[in-house]
Amino acid sequence: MPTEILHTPAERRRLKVREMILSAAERVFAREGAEGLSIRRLAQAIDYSPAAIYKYFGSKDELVDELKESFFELLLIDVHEIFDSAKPFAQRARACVGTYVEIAADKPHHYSAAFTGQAVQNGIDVDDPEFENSMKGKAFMVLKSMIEEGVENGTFRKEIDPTLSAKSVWASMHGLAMMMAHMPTFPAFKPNTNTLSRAEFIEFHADQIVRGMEA
Amino acid sequence: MPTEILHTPAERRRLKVREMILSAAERVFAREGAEGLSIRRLAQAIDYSPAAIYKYFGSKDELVDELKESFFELLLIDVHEIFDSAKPFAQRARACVGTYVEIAADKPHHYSAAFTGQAVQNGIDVDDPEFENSMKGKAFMVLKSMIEEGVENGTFRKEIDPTLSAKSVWASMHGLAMMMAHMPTFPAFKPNTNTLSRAEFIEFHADQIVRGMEA
DNA sequence: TCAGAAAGTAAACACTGTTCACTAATTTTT
DNA sequence: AAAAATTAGTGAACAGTGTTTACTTTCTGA
Repeated sequence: MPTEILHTPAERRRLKVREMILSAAERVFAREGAEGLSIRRLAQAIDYSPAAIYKYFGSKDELVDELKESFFELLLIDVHEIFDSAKPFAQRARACVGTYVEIAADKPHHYSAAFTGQAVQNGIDVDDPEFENSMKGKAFMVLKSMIEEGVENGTFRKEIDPTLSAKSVWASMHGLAMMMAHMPTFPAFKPNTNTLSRAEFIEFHADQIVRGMEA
Repeated sequence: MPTEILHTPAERRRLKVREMILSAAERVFAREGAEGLSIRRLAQAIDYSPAAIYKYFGSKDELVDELKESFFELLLIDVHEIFDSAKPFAQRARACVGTYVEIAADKPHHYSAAFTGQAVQNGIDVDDPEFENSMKGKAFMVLKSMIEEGVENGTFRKEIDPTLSAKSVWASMHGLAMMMAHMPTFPAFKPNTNTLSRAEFIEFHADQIVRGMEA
């Protein structure tokens, strides 16, 4: 899907300003999350008036939604890459889970917002034909395909329902991702406690999840 | 630990007002979460001025923290009850996980806030001697004890480290709890889709988690 | 009774997202 | 090229937020 061609200079300029807003917002959001990102601060950073931003985005929520979506898109690309790699299945499955959690832990505000925001709470619009192709829809399909493969090649128990298991596995991944996003010391509870590193713990967790499906 | 006796009428009155504030806050918070709970609205509901609330709570965050703590306390009591019941181990383990998630799904705002709030993000105060006795500390100990029991009675693999596994299991429970808290249709993605009920899915998820540790 | 403490408040401060009337710049049409 | 129409951008305001300060009223212990 190539970027659409913009004929007129006006359209190009408009998009440039839009991108400027988004990238300034991205910087603040990554550090301080949605609460820290204020329209006035953002406007000041890009040397525009606060009202100007509303010519490009309907609301702050809409702006933030776009940040979340592009984050999730990148996350999905990385996971998909591992999924499509030539490594042995058991390794690939664990790596997918690990990568998902690592990316989430790396941008805690993005990840957390993607699952906590207004749009999520209000449920998904049934009439939106884009749903099946949404980022989360796609992420889910990757997971499901992986489990199907595991069931077919006999790694996973044959009675497993891939759709059902995919949701359960996702929930488990999501849990660790959220814990790491919100607790800077996890998997330790207090700072300066000798425990596994984050990477080691993610590996352990991934292993635990995959074991739950193995024959 | 019995409720402390309050000798003077002044102290009793003060506590009464405090409780009034808390219970009014609880009602709003349960429905609309921390965002929906405003000091002015709260003050109006209990027929006091906004400033009055600051004679009882240092800040809105402190007030909300108290709501979260008492919620988590109740959650812990329920889980502990099942843990101490006389049912067979395999059943008990699954029921603990199930109860945890169900209570979380029942009060989504409480649960979510308990793991998303400011206090969590800033890490836990190492110098706070209460940490080990905090609600989360206790919840963790219950989980750990259960896994220890499972390892000892041979239900779980003998090489399992209870401390480590408890964290992993907690993450998995947490993930489902968060998904249900934030997505009204989960485990379905769209409304009106034929899938397992919430209760059925929780059971399935719990089973998946426990399987990951079984011998 | 009366001093001191505690309870309660009105008004302000410094923020927030958002809208509206308005000007200035830039296309589009004649 | 000039006029009309559209778009970009803005200052000021609105309605809301958490919180503080100075002040008054009420209560209470000596």
